[in-house]
Amino acid sequence: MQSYTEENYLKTIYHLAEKTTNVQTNAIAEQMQTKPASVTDMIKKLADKGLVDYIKYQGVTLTEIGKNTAVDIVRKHRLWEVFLVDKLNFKWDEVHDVAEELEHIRSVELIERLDEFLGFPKADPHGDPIPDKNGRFAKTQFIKLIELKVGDSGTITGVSQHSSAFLKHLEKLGLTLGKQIKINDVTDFDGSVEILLSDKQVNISREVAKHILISSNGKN
Amino acid sequence: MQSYTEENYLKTIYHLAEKTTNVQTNAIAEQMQTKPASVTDMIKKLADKGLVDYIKYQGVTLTEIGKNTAVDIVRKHRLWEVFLVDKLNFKWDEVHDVAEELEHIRSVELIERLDEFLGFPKADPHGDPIPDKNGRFAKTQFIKLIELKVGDSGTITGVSQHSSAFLKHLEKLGLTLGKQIKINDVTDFDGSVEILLSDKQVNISREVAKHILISSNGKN
DNA sequence: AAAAATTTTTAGATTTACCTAAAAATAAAA
DNA sequence: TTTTATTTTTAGGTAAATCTAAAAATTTTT
Repeated sequence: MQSYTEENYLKTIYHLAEKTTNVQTNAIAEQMQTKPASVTDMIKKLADKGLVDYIKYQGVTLTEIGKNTAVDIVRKHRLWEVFLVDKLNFKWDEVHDVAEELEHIRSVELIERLDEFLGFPKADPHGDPIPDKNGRFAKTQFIKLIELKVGDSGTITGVSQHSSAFLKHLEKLGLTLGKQIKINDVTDFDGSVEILLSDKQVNISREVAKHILISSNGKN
Repeated sequence: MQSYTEENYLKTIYHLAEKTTNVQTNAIAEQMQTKPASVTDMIKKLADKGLVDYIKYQGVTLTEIGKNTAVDIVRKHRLWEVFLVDKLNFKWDEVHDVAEELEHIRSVELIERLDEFLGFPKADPHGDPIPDKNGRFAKTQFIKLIELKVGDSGTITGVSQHSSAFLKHLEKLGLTLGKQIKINDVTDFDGSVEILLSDKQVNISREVAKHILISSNGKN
């Protein structure tokens, strides 16, 4: 069994490995709000426990067991987020910190029953896929909104940024999950994007457009 | 803010103080599955933080702040137990350990919304009263079943023992919360009690009878 | 009230997850 | 290919929560 801290390291390594091939000590330290020296210590410990493969100065990768553990924590995190939003009426920008605590509750039974209670949801309130109890989940086929061309349309199905500030901003613009959008124009000057959102015209910055994920309906 | 460990000490002291006037180091140690020396260390720390009053060799009492903190943890524990039983279909003998973890999740918002989601329950699945968000709860007027006389009747409204073995035993006998009972006879030989439970005759040992709490309908 | 038993505390260690500062390895630039 | 910069690791230390063994205080028994 792992400590909360160990679980958090595994989760962080898992998420970093989704973006970069080799996960670096400094990246982990930054993510975990700690110092590189502490990361090295912990990585050694995780390696001793067979949860990561580690070669000095070469970064880490999760072992099969380490990856399963990480996926299980991700599953719990996302299920709890669904619970908070669907059952307790939290907003999508309010759930992260609480789920960060709830994800460490150790009870297989609890999570299976929660999953059932929630109706076996496939995605969390931010559109991130929820692994099933065997750790399997569909590799989602998202496109960043920024990559769409003028005239393309699609449905908002996720975000790649979970900060409260960002999510509140989207909410205010009406850009929530499930909404249909169409690209009207891309401004040369600043790269901002003109979107058609159910008759309304909405302008979003390039920075915002980068973090909205679309399941495309193809070209117009 | 307190660590999980500190919270557990406060909760333990609170529960012990319900039974004995002055809470002793050894009693805390036994309850917490730790050694008296460790308890002394922790008590000093809690005293420094103003959560308990402590005089060497004289035991501890909770301060106002300490008590409020303890009651808040009890509230969270009991609300989570209701959630587990009412919403996730756990049995009353399966919820204690999970609630023991959930009670430490730190989010005022979460607990208030959970309370509302559950319909502001007044008691947990074992009949223990749930403090409201201001820490207030009705002092329940229970009588131990063992104290009833032949001919007395009442309703099972609580238990004073939460072990899975005990609760499973009650379940098997049909002695669950809300059930009406009447005392038919008390056996001279072993002090066991004959109960009338909706037409059926049930015999329970003295030991079991001690831990069943009744809200009495008075004499017959 | 002295002796014996019990309870509680102190002293000194251990483990976990951190830290800082300095050294070593690797990568990038001149 | 040296030099410089960056990244990572090592070495040595700290705070929290625990432990064992021994000393001190309190309570009970004789």
